[in-house]
Amino acid sequence: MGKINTLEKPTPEKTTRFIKNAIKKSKLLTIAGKCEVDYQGRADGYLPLGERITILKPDGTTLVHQKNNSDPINWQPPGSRPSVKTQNKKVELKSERTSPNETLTITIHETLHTTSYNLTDGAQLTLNKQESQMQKQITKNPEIIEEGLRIIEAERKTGYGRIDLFGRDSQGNNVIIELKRKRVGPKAVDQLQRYIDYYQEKGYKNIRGILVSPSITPNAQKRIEDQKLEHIKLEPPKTKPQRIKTLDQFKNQQ
Amino acid sequence: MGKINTLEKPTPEKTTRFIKNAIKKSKLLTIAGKCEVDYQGRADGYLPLGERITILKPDGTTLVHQKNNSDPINWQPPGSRPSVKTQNKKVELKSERTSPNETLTITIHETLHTTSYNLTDGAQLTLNKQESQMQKQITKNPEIIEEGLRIIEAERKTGYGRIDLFGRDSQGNNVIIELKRKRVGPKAVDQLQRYIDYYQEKGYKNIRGILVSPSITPNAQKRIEDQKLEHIKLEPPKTKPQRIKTLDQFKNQQ
DNA sequence: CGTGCCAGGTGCCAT
DNA sequence: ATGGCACTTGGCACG
Repeated sequence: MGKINTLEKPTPEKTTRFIKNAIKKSKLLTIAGKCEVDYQGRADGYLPLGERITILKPDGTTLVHQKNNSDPINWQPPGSRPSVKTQNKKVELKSERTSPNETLTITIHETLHTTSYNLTDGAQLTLNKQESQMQKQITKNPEIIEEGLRIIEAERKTGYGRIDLFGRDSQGNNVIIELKRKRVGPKAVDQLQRYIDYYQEKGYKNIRGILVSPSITPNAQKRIEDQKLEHIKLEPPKTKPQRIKTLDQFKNQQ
Repeated sequence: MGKINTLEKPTPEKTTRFIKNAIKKSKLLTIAGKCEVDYQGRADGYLPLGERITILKPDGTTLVHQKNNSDPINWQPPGSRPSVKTQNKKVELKSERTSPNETLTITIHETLHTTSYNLTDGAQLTLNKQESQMQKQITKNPEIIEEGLRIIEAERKTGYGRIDLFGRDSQGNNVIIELKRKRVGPKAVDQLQRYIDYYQEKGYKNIRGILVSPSITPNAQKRIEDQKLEHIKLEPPKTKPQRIKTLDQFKNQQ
């Protein structure tokens, strides 16, 4: 890991130089300071003066975090281009991108603390209990859903999106299956119905729609019944954690 | 602002003490270090060793950020309870919550840099181009949608969610309006249809459904026509930015 | 790039 | 707590 540099209560000029250098060297940067934030783009926003932590990542991601909440109060996504200058004794940190065109302007009135980091990390997250795992599980053991069911295709395309699983039951009916990893409401029913509509428009007959999820709200259950669809309760599976070594770790071992 | 404290390459014991103190004093904390992350809860996840920045907020929010991407690779939401201890010469930082029950465990093998902050910030973001602003705009000037339209109610309840705007046209038809701040696909059409279904189940006649958005995908347009609904193009309004002074700023002036 | 969907979505609000 | 939904959703996969 490269050296970590920190400035405490630097002047605006020093802050600007520090940020410029961090951007050039592709470092991850945190800036604690009193700032106001202006955003113009997909929406327009203004955040008055306050003390926050700004994070600038090497990929252009910019995050402004307040002392509470998971989500940043203002941000700019990866791919944004940062720039910084001193103006009226304030540090003006801009992060811009095109398509869509948007600009985040952080005006730092007072820098309290700023640090630049050089992080090495090639690891990837492995996750369980995902919808994709339900898909694999059912493809392998269709009898979980129903005896005699055959899965023909996963992710089958329609004009309105992809069907999670498409199959045929023991009676020869077409079966459209929509999977959800957690409790569902009416909009999951509509998603299923949309795929059925697509095939009915195409002239298909004998189509069954099955919504699969751990649970369902009462309103969604009513709508399932009204539209002659079916719901089956199923929890997402928990597979063994794969603690695969990543490229970075492999390199570290050389 | 309270004092900002920083430790560089502290021992596990020093790190643990530092974190404990920051939690007790309700400070915002950042920890740069080589760590692995385990998550058990709504899903199960494991992130192998790598260098990351962990942020611990006074409200219990915990964020693990890699050097790229907007989203944290692992996290815990506000309301989680953090705890920390030294074990096998490693720092084990846990963040737990109930309902749902979930635990995030960050095992720090090496602390590179850690800082605690005491931030003062009562400011709130004002945002333009929101759906709620389209709602107000149309309520005030219904002729934007159609001459002779009267808006009767906003957020009218149905069994399947709330209707953005409910009104009546010059012919006496009931009009259900669904607003979207950006380009819509088929699922917005279904959302509108769902509200119409609700009133049709109730026996209402003469119901029109109007989807209002800046633009629409071809598939959604087709579905609008198939279901005899209507689409009207409208951009979300940009109102004047309100740079209202917040309580914190008011206090600062005393 | 646009189209569509999953996500440990988060956050907000109403019952 | 549950329900339903907007969001600068972000992220991914595919045409």
